[in-house]
Amino acid sequence: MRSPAELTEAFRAHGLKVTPQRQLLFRLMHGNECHPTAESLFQSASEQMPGISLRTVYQTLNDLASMGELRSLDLGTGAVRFDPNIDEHHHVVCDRCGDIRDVYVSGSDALSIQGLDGFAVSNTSILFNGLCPRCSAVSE
Amino acid sequence: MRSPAELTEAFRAHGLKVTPQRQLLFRLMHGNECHPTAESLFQSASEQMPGISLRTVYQTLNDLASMGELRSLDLGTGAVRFDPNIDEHHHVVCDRCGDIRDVYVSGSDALSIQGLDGFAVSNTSILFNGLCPRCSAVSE
DNA sequence: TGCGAATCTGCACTTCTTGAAGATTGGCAA
DNA sequence: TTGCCAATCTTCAAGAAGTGCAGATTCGCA
Repeated sequence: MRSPAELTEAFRAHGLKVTPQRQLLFRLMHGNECHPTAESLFQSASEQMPGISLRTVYQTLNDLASMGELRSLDLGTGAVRFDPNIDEHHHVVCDRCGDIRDVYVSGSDALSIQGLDGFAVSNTSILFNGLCPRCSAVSE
Repeated sequence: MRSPAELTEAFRAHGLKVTPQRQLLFRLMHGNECHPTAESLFQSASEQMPGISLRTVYQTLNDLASMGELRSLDLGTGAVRFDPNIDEHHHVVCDRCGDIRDVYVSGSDALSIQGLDGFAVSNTSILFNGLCPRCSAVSE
């Protein structure tokens, strides 16, 4: 995702308005590595801007996602998560504490795949589930 | 997933009761390659057994899943899907018509993965998205 | 055949997300 | 700088998926 300043320009260039709510969300998402949900961003945003609406958070995040500035992820954790990292990457989820981290996978071209007959695949996502270092230490 | 007859035995052996509702669901799921949702199974089940409850469908499927007889899949299609195929496999989803097929991937041991530092991965799922042969033909 | 525990049904309720309507406001033109 | 209008924001209701609960029913063993 681009910087708040760049997004401001980009929004104006597209005829979209730059509101304080949007700017706040630009800032909250930029460089954010927590894979937040709309709800958790709403919490953070509310601290800095009491009265901001959850609806606005959803709306802005969806707008950013459809502009390709961030990715929305369904990692099976109940709520959609938003990721400003739009590089080709995947995710690992801790099944105990819910922690999520970015994972980079290479060599996937060498995979041998059966059953894709005729499907035109446009996207591949790999999801790892398990226990994070902290949780796997505790569970021993 | 085992056959209805085998499941009947297995349920009794575990002290679980074998009801007509459960037997119907055993039959509907056995060999089912459609990756149905609870709702769609409920539709099918209702035809053969009017009055069966959606709650029972959810319950039975969840029971089967926790017994390891089938897998429940979150493929990002809105509702959880149930798959009697418990072999190691993955899925491809048509983004237009929603069709889902099983995909077998080999060679994934050769993947080079970065960022998994310390995570104890217990499950890996690969999801392919794209267009099925029929839909990609139409869209041309 | 009878009993008790397991199961089924029906319904309310939670969570996540979106739709709609009216109030507000950003940003361009004058 | 002022004003206007479309874009945006807030609020509220509603939809979809799934689960908890309570009372009625029924399976399966004795």
